[in-house]
Amino acid sequence: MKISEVSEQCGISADTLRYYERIGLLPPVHRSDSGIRDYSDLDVRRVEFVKCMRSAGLPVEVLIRYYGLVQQGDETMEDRQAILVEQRAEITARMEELQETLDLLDYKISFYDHALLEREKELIELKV
Amino acid sequence: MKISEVSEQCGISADTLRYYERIGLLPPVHRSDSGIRDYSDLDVRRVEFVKCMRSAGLPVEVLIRYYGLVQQGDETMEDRQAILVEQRAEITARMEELQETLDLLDYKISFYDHALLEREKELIELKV
DNA sequence: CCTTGACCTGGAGCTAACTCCAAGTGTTAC
DNA sequence: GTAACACTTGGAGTTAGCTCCAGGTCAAGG
Repeated sequence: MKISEVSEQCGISADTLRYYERIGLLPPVHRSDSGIRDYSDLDVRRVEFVKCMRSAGLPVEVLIRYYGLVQQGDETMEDRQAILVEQRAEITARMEELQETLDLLDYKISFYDHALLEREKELIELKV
Repeated sequence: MKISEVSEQCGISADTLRYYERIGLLPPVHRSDSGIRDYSDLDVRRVEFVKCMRSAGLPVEVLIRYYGLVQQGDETMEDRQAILVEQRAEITARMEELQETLDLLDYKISFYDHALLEREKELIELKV
């Protein structure tokens, strides 16, 4: 699978895919004789996982660390799980933060609903 | 209220408070004769609102636009509400994204639970 | 009076994560 | 064969949002 296809399928720019490889977030992808990248299914699945994690804001650096451990074999499973558990906690904390902001926004929005209604009433009275 | 007190109370660095004022996210704060900032209660409430919105990732630029409208008076209430409604939507979208990642993480974590259990079993069998 | 410490300013520097570019090579369609 | 296009590289540039710094002023305590 060529880089443009992976890019298309995963919704990640080719530049970003190459960038990920450069910094070690993706492994060195297999190349054709002329040096063109040929992504395996496994590569693509990894890209998709990375995409999901990045969409939630997991730092690139954490993902690199995670895949570093994967590479080291089964003895690192506990460490890997610990990373995921920690990141899970980050996400739930983040969601709580978002929920607080959501609540405040809802409060403000309803305030505007009310104020706008009052304004309308006034306008109607002026007409009558 | 001095900048250090506001900083302490709101959990925002003095540098950031000055930065917010510079870019117009906070209004020019009243100063003492010698030029030292003296935040009013209203200022502090605004800082707290900004802090909450920023914690959910609302762009500074949007907040500046919002307060620009506030300044223009009551005729801008609908526009202001529209901004809040739009940002609310951004937040719920963001939460859904986080939820998806959370689900995937939970799946992965449970996979590790399983794999680690298997490993333990093997180790016990080796001993017996 | 002198020192200490909080405050001020404008501007530079930093971080993460891309994103873009120029210049070169290879491939494909006609 | 040649035009158009995809791919390559290393490196520079971009963005948001701070964060830090040097150099200066000012107020209060001893």
